[in-house]
Amino acid sequence: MNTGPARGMRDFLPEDVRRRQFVIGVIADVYQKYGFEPLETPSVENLETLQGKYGEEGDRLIFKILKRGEGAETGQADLALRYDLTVPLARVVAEYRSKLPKFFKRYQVQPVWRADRPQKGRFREFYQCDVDAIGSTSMTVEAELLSAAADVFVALGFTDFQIVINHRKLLNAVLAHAGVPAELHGPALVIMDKADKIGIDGVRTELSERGLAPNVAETLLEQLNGTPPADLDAWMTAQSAVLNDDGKAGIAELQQVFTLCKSTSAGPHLVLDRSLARGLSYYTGPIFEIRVADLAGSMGGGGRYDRLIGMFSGEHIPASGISLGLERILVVMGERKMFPESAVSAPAEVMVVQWFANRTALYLEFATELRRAGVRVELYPESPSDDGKKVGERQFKYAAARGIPFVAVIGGDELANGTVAIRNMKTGEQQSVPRANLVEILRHG
RNA sequence: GUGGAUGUAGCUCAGGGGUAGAGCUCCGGACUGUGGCUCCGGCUGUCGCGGGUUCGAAUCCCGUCAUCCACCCCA
Repeated sequence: MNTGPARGMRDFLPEDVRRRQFVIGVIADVYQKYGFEPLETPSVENLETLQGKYGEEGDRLIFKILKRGEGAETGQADLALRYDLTVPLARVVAEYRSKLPKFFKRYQVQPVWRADRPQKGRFREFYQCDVDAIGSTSMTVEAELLSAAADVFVALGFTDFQIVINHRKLLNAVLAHAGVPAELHGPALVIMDKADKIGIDGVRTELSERGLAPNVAETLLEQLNGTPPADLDAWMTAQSAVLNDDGKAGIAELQQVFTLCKSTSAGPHLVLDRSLARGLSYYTGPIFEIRVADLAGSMGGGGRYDRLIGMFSGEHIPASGISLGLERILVVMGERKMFPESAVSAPAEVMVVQWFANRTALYLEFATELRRAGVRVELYPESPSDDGKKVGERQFKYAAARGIPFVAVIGGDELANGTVAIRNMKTGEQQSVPRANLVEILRHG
């Protein structure tokens, strides 16, 4: 029997869970500081809720659930595991609109599932940490979302991350201006997006394979590639003059985001990337991605989706959001050894040794006394008579292996004069103290 | 869906036709109020699974499964 978890799924042992909870805690704290409220939705959605929202590739990766009963025979599916947290949010907004505030700001940290092939930092079950703001077309929303994301990474100890931004309307305008036929917009963007991986020549080759005329391809390359201009604002204004109305609108919004972000923690990290496209089909405005040099994929991404909620309710409600990839943050933090001591804390502050056989009640009472005083206490679960082994050695060894910093012993001497022997497992120092003073000494040394 | 690498002890890995090894872990002892250091002794394997070649396969061949990595796409 294979005892490993299913492909792309993982078990989280106590040390893993502590790290995950540490990062999730930081994220939730930051989001709450911005007034975002928590939301949870079911793991399973009706299949029709998810289908047709993510684009062709996304639809293919949805984990479907077979119909119960007779349906199982036919292989038909009517339910599916959620693919992201954005579409379920759109469904919730469409359903509960009248109960939700005019501007609904929510954060959500839950697992999502994708029938993808696992890879570094990529799993079939993984947590996303989403923040979204519903109900406003103002770029204030984007500035706050990016600022909150930047606060998260700073709080976790990152200094070298980039927040890359682009705009769907600008992209469409640039494609139109270069002479790319509408039906090739999608493929052309995908190819442009790979520039950092396959190089300029690779992009040139792939564009011509797709049937783009060489001069169109060259125009595109000039437009979308190369380092951002030194005077970004002047460049954007100049571009705006050349492009269609969509392009003008996109550039105006990007300029606003850059201006607004100057007064937030996102400012120093914000970079324009003219080739950033993003795969999900529901984006309509600014799009963003958070990157760090040592990871091929992104640590987070998002964008504005003003027409997604309308797919459920018929009424278009503007919305924008960003999703952080918990697993990828953990992968990078693990490689860089960025977890503070507090994130990998020991299971208990003190372990109580069972010195005498058949005196478990005494030790349990002692442990209870400490716990009532707020100390995290582990009681060694076996008394010496249980296995006939040497009393001290294995208990101390166990405490050391578990990384418990203090061991408390009540042996013959201690029992006689009402004291406790307390040993610091790190330094090896040991002292006998009155039992009543133990908590005080643990707290203040 | 495509390509590559790797599957041998609980863990990390060596061995590439003649019946299985090291280090660490674990257990016991040196050391019967106390871990870490040192020394001595000991346990552990369908060599991923199925088939083929061979007198003989962990080793060579075919298939298969799993894991990791890359592509696609994405968090």
